[in-house]
Amino acid sequence: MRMTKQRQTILDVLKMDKTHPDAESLYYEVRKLMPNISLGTVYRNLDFLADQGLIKRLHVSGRQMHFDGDMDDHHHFECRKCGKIIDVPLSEEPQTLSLPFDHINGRIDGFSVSFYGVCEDCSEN
Amino acid sequence: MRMTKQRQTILDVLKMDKTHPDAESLYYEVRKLMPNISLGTVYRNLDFLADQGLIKRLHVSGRQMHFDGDMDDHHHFECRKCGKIIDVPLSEEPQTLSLPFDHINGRIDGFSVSFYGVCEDCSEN
DNA sequence: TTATTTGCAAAAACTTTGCTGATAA
DNA sequence: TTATCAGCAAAGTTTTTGCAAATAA
Repeated sequence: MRMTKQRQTILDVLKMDKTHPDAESLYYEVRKLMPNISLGTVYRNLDFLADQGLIKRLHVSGRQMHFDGDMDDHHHFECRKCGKIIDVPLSEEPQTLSLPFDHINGRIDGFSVSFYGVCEDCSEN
Repeated sequence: MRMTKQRQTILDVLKMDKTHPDAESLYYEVRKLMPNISLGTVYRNLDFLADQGLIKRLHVSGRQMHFDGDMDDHHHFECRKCGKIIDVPLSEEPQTLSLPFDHINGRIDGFSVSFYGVCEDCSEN
């Protein structure tokens, strides 16, 4: 794996960004540091970094794929009005979600929980 | 709300389909019953039916939006290899997922759990 | 040195939309 | 009767890709 300046910058910016951006939003952020980077490079590197397990793909409501640089185990809350994605840290208490795992014949290697609702900002309006 | 033949057929076919199809796959299924239906009509009706709460949108790994006609509360398992989506019924036991809900200032009106792994078919190969 | 990556632009993939004729209620 | 919907095709949006030049190791 070759760490180009572009790849490193994309990774750094995503890790500092807590908004779970899509490729285009991240592209605009990265361009502030590296004005000549192309959108294609951002797409290619997000794909590469996700395949390497350095970032996560997020499947949310809109058409676009979103990304998360925070690799700590956590979940998400998505606002139905503005689409904002907010981190939901795991509780200190043990996680106990009772589900009939045995009915899936295959191995489960991960899971994610998404909460939906209306965020504080949108509730006020 | 006007129940056209197209809308009814799309709804019926989706409710019988357990594969959680995207718009195009559903289009091919519906065309078997209604050869002149257009893809645009399928897109418009899936959108309409989801907005009416008669079907659910599913946000999964691929580029396309997927749909689920099963409105009973349940979760999903997604195969990392073939992308297949399998239903995970809720357990009979009480669901207890301990999370610090109070840190979200807004109202939560739903949540979904997605499991990831490799399905039985893909494990064998 | 050389396999990999980049920027650019074109293409592909997916979804939405404008318009006109059809139709459910 | 008439507001809503369908079919068609064109346009819009998001993502991928081919290629020649650049570059990390």
